[in-house]
Amino acid sequence: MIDIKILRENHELVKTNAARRGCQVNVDDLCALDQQYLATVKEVENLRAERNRLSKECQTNPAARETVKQLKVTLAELETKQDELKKQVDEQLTWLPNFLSEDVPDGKDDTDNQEIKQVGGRPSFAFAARDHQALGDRLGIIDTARGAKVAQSGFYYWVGKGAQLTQAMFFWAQRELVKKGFTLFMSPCAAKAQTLFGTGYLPFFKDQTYNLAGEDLALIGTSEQTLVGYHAEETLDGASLPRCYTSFTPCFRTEAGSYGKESRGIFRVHQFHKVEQIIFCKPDDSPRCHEVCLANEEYLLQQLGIPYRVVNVCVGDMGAPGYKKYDIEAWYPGFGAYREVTSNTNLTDFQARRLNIKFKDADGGRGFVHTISATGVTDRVVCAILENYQQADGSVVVPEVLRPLTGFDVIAP
RNA sequence: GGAGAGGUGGCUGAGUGGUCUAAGGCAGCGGUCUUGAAAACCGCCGUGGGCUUACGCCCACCGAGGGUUCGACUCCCUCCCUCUCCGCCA
Repeated sequence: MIDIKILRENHELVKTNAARRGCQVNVDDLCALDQQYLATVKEVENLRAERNRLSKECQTNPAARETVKQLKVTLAELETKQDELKKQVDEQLTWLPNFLSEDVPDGKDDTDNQEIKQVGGRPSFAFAARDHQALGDRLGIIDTARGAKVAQSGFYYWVGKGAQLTQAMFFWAQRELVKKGFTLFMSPCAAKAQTLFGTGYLPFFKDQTYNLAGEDLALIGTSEQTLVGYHAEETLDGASLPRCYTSFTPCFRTEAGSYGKESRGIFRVHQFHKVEQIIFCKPDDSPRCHEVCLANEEYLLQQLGIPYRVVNVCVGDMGAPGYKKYDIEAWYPGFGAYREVTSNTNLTDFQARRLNIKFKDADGGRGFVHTISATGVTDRVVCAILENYQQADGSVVVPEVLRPLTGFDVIAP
């Protein structure tokens, strides 16, 4: 949610931004509607003031009661009108995208993202590299067939040493983030509509949500929803910022409409797992915190020995709540391509406004916090490990940092 | 799932249908006193919105939403949440 005051004071700015982000809301109409709303608010409040004044008078002058009764009829009509206008304004306001950082590149989709850097040497194999699906099949550590049998296509099992490797990586990543000052959470894996709305997943990604029948609950698409929602309706002590939170949860997405895209292997699935980074910070600190999260993502991949590149995500590839976003794409020798493994978004005050998360300083300074939402690692990183650490016979070497946790150095057929 | 109790400001805790944004206490902030500190005393001490050059004025908010009333923290209804006891249970 953007600040409606900006709409009132500088609606050209809002209009230009909405157009650039392909937003359908008619900003001019919205402004006119808002002006109408404000005018009604004034009328209503004046009438209320009159009503309150007369009500007090009733104690000494019972005749005023009749006047108030009549006044209340008019007031009720206006209040209905005000509510109706407010609803209409809010409905459109919720669809307005966040503002953009100046350095966000133009573009339609991920092919227009701007490469910032490449890090790590790509492995060269004296044999034809397999992709993670082929490796997983051969090693018996990824079972998509039984995932489909038990749940549905798009669900899968990590099996045996694959599961051990995966859990080792997730545990290790959480531990590294805790070392870097993050507080570890175990979070609910369901959240109510208000929480999804507040984090910007509703209404923008309604199609992606698994709703629980008969409940105001949905399976989380990411623990960003529950970690950011954690502080909804709260005012945080400014001195306690930035607050860095992490958690490990499954993430559920319907992936409606994305069949066929990146469908080989377990790249695009209905349930994956993620170690998340969330930061709540003061407004002027969010660009720095955004970089901190990127540095953490890079650190994790470097420690794991995965080559990657960082891209500055273009307008068309960024969700409406985002102000600036970095993706990291890992190198997948089996696919012969860089593919997205992490994403890191500065949401500025977009979520904080919707969830009403503020900060207050000792000197009285106050405002909405900024939030950063970034990946730590996901199952896709394990896929990258499989592809980058494969050997001629289809076995996979375990990255050194994970060996103390797996208890083995290699996964062999 | 069954039975009961309760939701008031940062915390605690009062509140007869009107003078209640709401006593008192604690914490916090400022001051007096003091070499300094403590204590004591004095004052300040909610959020959001609208209007105003400004002093300031107005509106809303006592879990949420309705209702009764000229007027609701107070009465009525619905819902949510918390706590206690019982049952079941990873």
